[in-house]
Amino acid sequence: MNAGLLDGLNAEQLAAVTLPQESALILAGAGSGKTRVLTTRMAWLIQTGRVTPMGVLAVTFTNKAAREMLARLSALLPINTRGMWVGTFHGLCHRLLRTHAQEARLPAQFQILDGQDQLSAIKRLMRAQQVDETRYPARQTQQFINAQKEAGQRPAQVEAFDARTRALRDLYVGYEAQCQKEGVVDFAELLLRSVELLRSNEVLRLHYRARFIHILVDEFQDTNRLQYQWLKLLAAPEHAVFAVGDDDQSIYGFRGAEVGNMRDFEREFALERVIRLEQNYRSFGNILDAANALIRHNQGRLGKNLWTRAGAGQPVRVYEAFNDGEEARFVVEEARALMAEGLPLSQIALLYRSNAQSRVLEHALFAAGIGYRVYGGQRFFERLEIKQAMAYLRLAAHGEEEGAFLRVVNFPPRGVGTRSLELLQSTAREQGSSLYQAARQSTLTGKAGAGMSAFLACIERLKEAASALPLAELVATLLQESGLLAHYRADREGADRVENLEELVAAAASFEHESELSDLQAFLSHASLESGEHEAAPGLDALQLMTVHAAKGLEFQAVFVCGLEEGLFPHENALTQSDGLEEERRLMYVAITRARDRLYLTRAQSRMLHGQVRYGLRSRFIDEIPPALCRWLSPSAKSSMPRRLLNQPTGDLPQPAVQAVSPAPALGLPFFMGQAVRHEKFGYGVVLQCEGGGGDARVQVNFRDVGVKWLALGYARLVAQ
DNA sequence: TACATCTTTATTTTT
DNA sequence: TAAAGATGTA
Repeated sequence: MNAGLLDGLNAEQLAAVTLPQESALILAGAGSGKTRVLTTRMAWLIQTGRVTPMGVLAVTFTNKAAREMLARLSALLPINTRGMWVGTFHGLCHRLLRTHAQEARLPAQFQILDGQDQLSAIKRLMRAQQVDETRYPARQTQQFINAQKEAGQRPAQVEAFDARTRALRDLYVGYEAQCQKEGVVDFAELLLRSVELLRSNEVLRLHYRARFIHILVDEFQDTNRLQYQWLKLLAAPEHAVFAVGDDDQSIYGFRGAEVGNMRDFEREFALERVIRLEQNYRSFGNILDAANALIRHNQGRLGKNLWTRAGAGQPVRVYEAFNDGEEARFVVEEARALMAEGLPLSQIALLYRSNAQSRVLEHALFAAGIGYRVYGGQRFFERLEIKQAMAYLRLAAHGEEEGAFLRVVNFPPRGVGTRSLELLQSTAREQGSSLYQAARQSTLTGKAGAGMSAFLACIERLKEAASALPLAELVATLLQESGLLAHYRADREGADRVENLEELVAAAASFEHESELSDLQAFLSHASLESGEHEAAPGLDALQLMTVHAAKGLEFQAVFVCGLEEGLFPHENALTQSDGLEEERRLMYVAITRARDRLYLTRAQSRMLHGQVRYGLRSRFIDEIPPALCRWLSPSAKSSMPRRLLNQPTGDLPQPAVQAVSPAPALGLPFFMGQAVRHEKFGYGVVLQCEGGGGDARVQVNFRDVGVKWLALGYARLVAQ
């Protein structure tokens, strides 16, 4: 009976899926069938009667991963997955807090602030408290508060030894009070509140502990401290936590992810086994060997080596372009060749470290008439017009939320100016009431202006509509009543926004409500927790452009990793951060392991960065890949060849697209900008600038190991490479 | 209040 | 370079 379920699993996968009831860590390498193991494990537990669907808790980081897990589970088993606790950390915490709002000291209709909402709430607070925003930028305050929450700390626990930290802590205090007053909760608060609720409320804790016999965690390496605490609270000692992760793919340290949770988990849950999934079903051998060799340069790994039955496949192609434009041209030509071989465009990915790099690539693709799609950027529920519409909805549902009120009280413009708002805010503060209440009072006493009265009347009508109409009709009504639709229709450049607003009605119509909540409340939460897809329009065959971060979890037949230069990838900012370089290397590891058949690594000797030409050294990551796995396609530029490869035959190279042109030496100096040089003490570097001539000529050199230095040519023994 | 001009700054980002 | 934020002008 199990044969179908367990069919085709390899020995390690099988061992993981059928583990006895004990906590375990599954070290799942890239492309090792991680999701399959996770879903099959869940199905197997249920099918063999070890747990009921309601006794399972499965947690992921993204809505997409949660949806995929549910979809695959329903495909494996004929069960109703509705009501199962499968979701993101935030989604599940939200569910917990809705169910126990009172115990968590939250109003029943609490609203969720996304990152944008949180930032504007903090700006509003700082203005009210007259904090100098040049000394304390709102962004930093936001980061501070989130970091504290993610460390599980309330203001009282924050140690402040200096004035700055004290000021930030005070803002944290004020921010908490403001949120509590308005009945809003930010992302980090969803988690922290849940942790505090479970910690302080023993009845609840025991209830959930009795229920969740099996807890499964996806992408465990990305958990932060708070998420790990949450797991520990929900996991009864006798129950099993099945954590799947890959320390080598931990690339979110910068936002609080703690790879250390893996080691802690191993220790604190007294794990008997760590299962390694090392057989890779995605890439050919050369690509895996490149990834393995690269990641071996990191210290303190849990250790893992990917292998495949697929054979070596193609060599890794390396190309050093003269500049960024030429790098893009190379990518375009190769992409064309791959297309000619019959590869669909959607199977080719262009990966880069930072978004700014997409511009040159896009330009070249556009000029070549190749369809492409750039990932990232603004998402549906983050768009201004959608935010505005949602603000009306939030006011209809809730009313006390100042952020929503301020966002649309004068939008579309109805003559509510700064003065009347300031007046309103001070009365509200005096009375300790919300802006909405204060505004209502001002209409009763006849003090409100026409615009304000119209606004309030609109909200009143929406409140009525909210209880009388189905969701989609409510949204349609709101668009009319508020004047949003009319406003954007009148705008010559508002066509896109009108389209989006209409799509919001469609989204509301297709939104399927969750059991106990009203449609409206559920829709509001949905909009905050799932800000909309970043995915391609299906059926559109386009080349895929994205950052390496965005590519995590995806795979493509051909992958180009562009901009492999010191300073860019690894990024210069990362070098000063602890664990920064290793995280960059993991990022490179993720990039490499996205490729199935073909991997290209490209780099430009110079590129335009911040409006200036920059000469970068070849990324150390290229050098960390064994030359035997690579084929160099670069034009003859000698200085750009790897030193150890200079005498190696290059095989049947295609003709280079563009010949590299050496810039003429300037001012009769023996060195020119962009030239690779070597210094006895400082090592390898690239010439950035030349100055003077004759006896007191100086050159500025960017050394790989010691950074930028000025050298007087009269003294320094600099050798051209 | 809206628009123009200037200054500043420049990773990665889900929920 | 180019976008966002800040400041100044009609």
